[in-house]
Amino acid sequence: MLQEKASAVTDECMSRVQTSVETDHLPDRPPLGPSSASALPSSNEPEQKIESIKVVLHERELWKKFHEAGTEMIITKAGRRMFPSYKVKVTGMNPKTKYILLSDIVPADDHRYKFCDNKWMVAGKAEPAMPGRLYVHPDSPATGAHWMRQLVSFQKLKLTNNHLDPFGHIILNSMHKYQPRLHIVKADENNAFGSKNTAYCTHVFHETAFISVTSYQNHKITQLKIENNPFAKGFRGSEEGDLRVSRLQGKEFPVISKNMVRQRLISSHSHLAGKLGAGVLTGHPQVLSSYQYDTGVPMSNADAQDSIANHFTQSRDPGLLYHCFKHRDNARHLELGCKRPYLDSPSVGSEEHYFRPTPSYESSLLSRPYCSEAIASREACMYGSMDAESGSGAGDSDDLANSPSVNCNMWATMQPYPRYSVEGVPYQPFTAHFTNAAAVTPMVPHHTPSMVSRPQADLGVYNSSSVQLPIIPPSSSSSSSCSPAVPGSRERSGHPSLYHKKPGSPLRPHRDFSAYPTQGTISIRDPSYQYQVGLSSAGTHWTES
DNA sequence: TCTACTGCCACGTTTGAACGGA
DNA sequence: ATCCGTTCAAACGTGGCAGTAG
Repeated sequence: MLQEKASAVTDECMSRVQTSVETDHLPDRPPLGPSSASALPSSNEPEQKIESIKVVLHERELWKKFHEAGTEMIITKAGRRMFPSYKVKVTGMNPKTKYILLSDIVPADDHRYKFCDNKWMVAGKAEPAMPGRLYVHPDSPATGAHWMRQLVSFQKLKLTNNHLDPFGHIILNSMHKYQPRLHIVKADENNAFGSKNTAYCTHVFHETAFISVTSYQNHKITQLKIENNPFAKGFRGSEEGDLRVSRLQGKEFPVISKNMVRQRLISSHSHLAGKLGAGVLTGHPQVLSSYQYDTGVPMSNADAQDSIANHFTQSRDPGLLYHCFKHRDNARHLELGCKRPYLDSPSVGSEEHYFRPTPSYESSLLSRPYCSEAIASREACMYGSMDAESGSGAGDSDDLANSPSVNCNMWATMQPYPRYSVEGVPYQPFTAHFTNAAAVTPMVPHHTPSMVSRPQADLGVYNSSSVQLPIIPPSSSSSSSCSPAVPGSRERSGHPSLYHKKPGSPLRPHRDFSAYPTQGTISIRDPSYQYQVGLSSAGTHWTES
């Protein structure tokens, strides 16, 4: 039996809820690699500092393209994957040390948005944050060698707007802006979660921020998704195919898709509207500054609106050929079909879009095809909360330690992604709360076996409590913070190991260890965000360039 | 009336079982 | 008996769209 413990302790000033993570068994997973079989680090080995870990966002250029257009992510009741998917390349780990990689998505600000006049605008105050959930990479814990061997993919992470989601998907509010984050936690038997040696770091890539939607608002985003996501190939107009069809039909031009028709409608409309709304759009927002939280200064609502207007401005790139040919007849679309924002919005586009040769912009997109790495096919554990819904108290610590249950994590308090302020202004760390995602469903009572069957069941057993992880202000388009070994970190509340896996565990009875850390938790709207580094005054920052 | 949301649809990709040959 | 490659169907992931609720 392999046991691992890890813990994180928060800043002295913050609500501190110790997290313990214990892996009782490695689950039935493929071998982690040559160095993984007995990967427990030797105490004699020189310990590689967690500060030295470097994380590079995969397909950053693609992310940037989306970012420039104002990334939108569909959220559905059943859960929807992110695209582009969140993949990173990690280097600088100690090959033999075990790490837990997990991701969460936090509010980027406290606004609600609407898509108006082809741009995202602040539409009011954000709704209360959903219970935070963590997505722990299915390979976790694994050795540094394993993580560094290949891309680390969070592509199976799913987003939902179902507040009672039983599947452990990350719960978001529609029309809100979010920021994904990556956390790396050392998880060694000799370096347990919650021990004084706990070390972790947080990485934020600003280009991965997005606005959650239930249907796409910005047509450019739709096009980017269709062009880059293989699962959306059905909506792609294969130039060859369509040209072939066109030729067969004796046409000299490609078949016009619904999207093209829509574009045409928009474009036509915008010829009129554009005269009224001139100046609203920018034609080529190729270079956009980062989001408001990059500015370093908290923004007023008006500022935010400006920012959104500037950064999420819909750009119907006049150079972009919307060449999506539809497989379905949609003459009706000519009459209906267009979302009002499209119709209403002025656009720089014109009819020449539709027959213009594909510009390099598009080519560049197509030259970066989505490729799925041969990464963990196993589902990751989506850690979620039931506390928010149930209000149940914390589970017994010992039970946590000993329970074979599947447990998932949640952030007890959903922290908005900080509007990064000048360095030195504290950022409030968010709190991760490991609990049972399946138990989120009302039908699954606390501390009782859950019969909920879910695909993540094969992940094994996770007992968990809570984690607080800090983030720090970015110095560039992405940022990271880390907390190396934390002397004096608190073994608080005696939460024993909560991260608990057993091999071959099918869906196991779940428990909710909802030590919902309200105590000492700072409001997510607290402007006094504490950057760094809950665990140690000696915390180190580094920035991903 | 408008907007956000939901459920269903068709299509393409992914995955893994089944099969056959070496 | 094992390994490898191919085939095929089911499962899954997409965006579109009509209908619905507030």
